[in-house]
Amino acid sequence: MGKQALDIFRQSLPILQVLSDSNRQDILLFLSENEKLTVNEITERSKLSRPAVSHHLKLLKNAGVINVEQIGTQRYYYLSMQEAVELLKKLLAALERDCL
Amino acid sequence: MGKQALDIFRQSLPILQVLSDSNRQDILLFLSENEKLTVNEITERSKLSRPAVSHHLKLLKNAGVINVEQIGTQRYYYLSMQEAVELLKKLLAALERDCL
DNA sequence: ATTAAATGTTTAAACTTTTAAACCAATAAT
DNA sequence: ATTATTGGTTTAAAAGTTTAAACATTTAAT
Repeated sequence: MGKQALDIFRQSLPILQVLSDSNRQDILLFLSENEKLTVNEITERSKLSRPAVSHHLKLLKNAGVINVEQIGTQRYYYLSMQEAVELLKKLLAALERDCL
Repeated sequence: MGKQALDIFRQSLPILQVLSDSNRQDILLFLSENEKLTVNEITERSKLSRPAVSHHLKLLKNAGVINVEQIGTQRYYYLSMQEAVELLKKLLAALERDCL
């Protein structure tokens, strides 16, 4: 592993962090099955309270794996995982190169 | 994302968790550069105390990304990331299929 | 303007993780 | 056998995370 690989590791940190929680994994699952969902729609499907869901959505948004679109009073959340997938691809390539 | 993808997500949890910490990333870096290292050798390179390093090594070992070989009083830690890389590959494939 | 609906924010409590200090166990060398 | 070296374990404190309750904000409809 070189400095280059370490950089990729560090860049991936926020995504790895955000993915390593089953509640957040569930939310991503819901969004992958539904295109766009509001906080309340996600809460219905989840075991968490609305504020907890809202909190996890914030984390997911900060990590760049979801995005929001406001329509009236409702906020529709949807996946935006292009960057995350790119990063994970790079990470995987680095791991295969240096760690096997 | 289907149930199948969720399973992969869940299986990856321990690896994602263990990778989403910069101290542990550092340890993996040291091991990728050095083949085999003792706790003390890792501690020299790290900013952590020896018990802290020992603790993180235990987590890494439980997640299956490293292994130990004892030679006399010394324990040599080394990478064993084949499984982790396989899992991450599957995860990535699921993400590309269902989340883009 | 008031009210209702949807959602975000703040705060406090519970829980988990991380760390270091002190201690213990095993091996090897004298 | 005694001692030194290596490394694991336990414990307690500190820091961080997660959750829910109460409160605040924003938009839409009457």
